[in-house]
Amino acid sequence: MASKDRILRLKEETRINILDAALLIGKQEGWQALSMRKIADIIEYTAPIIYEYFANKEAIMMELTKKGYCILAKAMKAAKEVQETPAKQLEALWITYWNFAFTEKELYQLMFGIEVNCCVFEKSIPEIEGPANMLTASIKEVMGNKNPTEDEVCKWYYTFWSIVHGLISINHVRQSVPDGINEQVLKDAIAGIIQAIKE
Amino acid sequence: MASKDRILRLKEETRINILDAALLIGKQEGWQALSMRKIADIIEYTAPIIYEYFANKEAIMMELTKKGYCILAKAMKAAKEVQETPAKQLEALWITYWNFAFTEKELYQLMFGIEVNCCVFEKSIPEIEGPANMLTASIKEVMGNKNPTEDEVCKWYYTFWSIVHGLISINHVRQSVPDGINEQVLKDAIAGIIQAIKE
DNA sequence: TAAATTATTTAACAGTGTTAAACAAAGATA
DNA sequence: TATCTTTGTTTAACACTGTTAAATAATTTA
Repeated sequence: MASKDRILRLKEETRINILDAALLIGKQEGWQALSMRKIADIIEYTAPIIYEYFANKEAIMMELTKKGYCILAKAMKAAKEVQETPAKQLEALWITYWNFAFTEKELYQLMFGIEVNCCVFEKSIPEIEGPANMLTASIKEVMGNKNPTEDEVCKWYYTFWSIVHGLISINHVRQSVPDGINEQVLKDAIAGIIQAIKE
Repeated sequence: MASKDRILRLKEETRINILDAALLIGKQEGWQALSMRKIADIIEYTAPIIYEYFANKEAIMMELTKKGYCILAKAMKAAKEVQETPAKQLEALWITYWNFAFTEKELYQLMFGIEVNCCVFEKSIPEIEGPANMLTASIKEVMGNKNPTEDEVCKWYYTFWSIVHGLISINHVRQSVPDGINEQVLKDAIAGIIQAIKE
């Protein structure tokens, strides 16, 4: 009875160990260096064991992608809560998004296919929608009394997303962005777009 | 004497064949599917021959990256020339950049590391600077009489680049951007930034 | 203790980038 | 023309990769 539980707990543990090992390799050597045998080495098993827990390598990366979306969503939620006005909240959300992209660089790369073949989102994993929903909701709030159409909100969402994600990508693939430019572009752009939204 | 030339011409031809084959595979199966043996198959040689022309697989991709920058620079130059005002020119440059990202999707992915491990730019290949220089020059022209600092021009360059590249990346890794949104975001953003630059 | 089940590993397949050695074809020299 | 040298090309190999089937070890059940 209880031993069943113990075994289940152990299985869950190795599942987590696999994910941790994969993330460790991604961080230390980059995603292109991730291999099933390297994961096996770290968790002190042989490679085929991993297939008891994940269908294939892709599934492991997919799971980490999901994890990334959860961490990001949590951080964004926390950041929004400490802000008073809708405009401040929207700004805080994007700043949090930005920070996540650098503190969790490897997860971000996995999530958005920077230098990595990011998983095909066949059935579009639900975790994606967390951050996206928070952002569109916050944009709607800022537009408040203006009764915006779905299309308008969508437009501003992609405008925000494009510039923030774009600047992040550029930083990730080249480290040559001049000092101070990042902050200037980011702050000015966010402020500028919020300004444009309001009027 | 003349046979030397003929042989040199043949060598140059296979060099081009290798690059063409690589690009073909990239287009048909994606860059992750590119392999030396597949290239060899297409050019009807065996794999080791390729190493007579390129140091390694990375070097082939690097060469295609350079090619991409040249094509882009040429297209941008042509687009600029047919426009009258500096503002129209700047807009045309970014529209051309945008179009290139879709007509030459695979080259663009190679150049900017979308879903691909793009080559490390150790000594920062000179071809990169073509498009970048044209864009900053055009921004300066638009700012014309305002005598902008280097930092200001740089800021606007990255603002433009971020949003255009960001929107492109999002489109490349997800095909889920709603209909019409792309055009709206792109046109409005470019117009908005040019407006902000001028005032 | 013996049988059945589960956990784990070994071996293998087909593929990868890359290199060294073997071989074949062409050119130069005598 | 016959030999030697150079060049072009292929074969074989190494150390990897993801993944699967078969063999083995460990554990649980009867």
